[in-house]
Amino acid sequence: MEKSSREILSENNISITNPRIIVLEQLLKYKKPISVEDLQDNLKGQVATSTLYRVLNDLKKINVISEFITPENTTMIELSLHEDEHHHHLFCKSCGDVIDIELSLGFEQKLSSEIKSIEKNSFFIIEDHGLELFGRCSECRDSF
Amino acid sequence: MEKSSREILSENNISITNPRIIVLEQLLKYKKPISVEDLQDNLKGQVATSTLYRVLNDLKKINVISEFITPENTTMIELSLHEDEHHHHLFCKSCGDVIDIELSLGFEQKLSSEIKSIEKNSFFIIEDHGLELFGRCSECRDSF
DNA sequence: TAAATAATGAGAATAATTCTCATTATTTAT
DNA sequence: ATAAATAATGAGAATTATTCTCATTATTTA
Repeated sequence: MEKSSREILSENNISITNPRIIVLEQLLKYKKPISVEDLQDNLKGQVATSTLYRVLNDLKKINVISEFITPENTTMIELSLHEDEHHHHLFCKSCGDVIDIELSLGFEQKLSSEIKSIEKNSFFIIEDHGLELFGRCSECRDSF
Repeated sequence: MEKSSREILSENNISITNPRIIVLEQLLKYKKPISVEDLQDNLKGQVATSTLYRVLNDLKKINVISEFITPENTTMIELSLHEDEHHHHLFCKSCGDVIDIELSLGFEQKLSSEIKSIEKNSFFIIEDHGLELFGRCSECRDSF
């Protein structure tokens, strides 16, 4: 069962305000990564631009959303409610669509050991990773 | 032996100008990814800002450089002279340093087959990929 | 070497994001 | 339930990175 946006806010001890609820509801409804621009359009008249950015920063701070940037330099927002939801992104070069993907368990394990050997050679401590895939979605692959 | 910046420009049939040579020399000297900001600082007084951006776009068009964005949203530039130089990036979360890394041949092969299975499930055609690693460099790991 | 073409520099324009500050909403303590 | 204290909002100004404009200068072509 989905958490309500009010619950999400109160669990994180930040005050429950209209703009925060509206933004969260929109993200809960959308269910996939969305650009700030599209968010803004969808919420036009409901949340001021400065407030939208502030709310996004607030939600980032409490790890309720995460942000990433597409190859076309568009800032994307997505919910990250479930801590265990490790995933990656697949980008369509034509239409800019982004979808979440998961790697097989076996492959993630192989990746972990590859990373361990990179740690040794680079003298970095590696804490996180992300695989980005670039291609064309089913819509765009034909018209190409 | 390294190609000279003049050679690079003439091979690509674009005119040989001072700003283009200066930017290329700087990148050839620097040898690792550099932020546009640092480039700008290093070339202060030699290349106008608007020209710098134009030159970078020109060099991107002929595939002599490539561009990517760090988690902190900094635009980075790097030479990509050797077509075969497939590599990935390792970011330091503390100081923002970026280094190039290569994956073992065996692992790149495993990655390719993982990608094939993702292609099937997602109905995307996948043309390219990049692995991003995030951590702390040898300098920063201690002071943490 | 002259004419044609292309690139440059300076600063204006644009876009995305952050900041300021007076007003309004939310929370806390009674 | 209410008043006082705290925090968030909205509007627009400020900031930053990047692109655009256009008159001048350099490069290439013939």
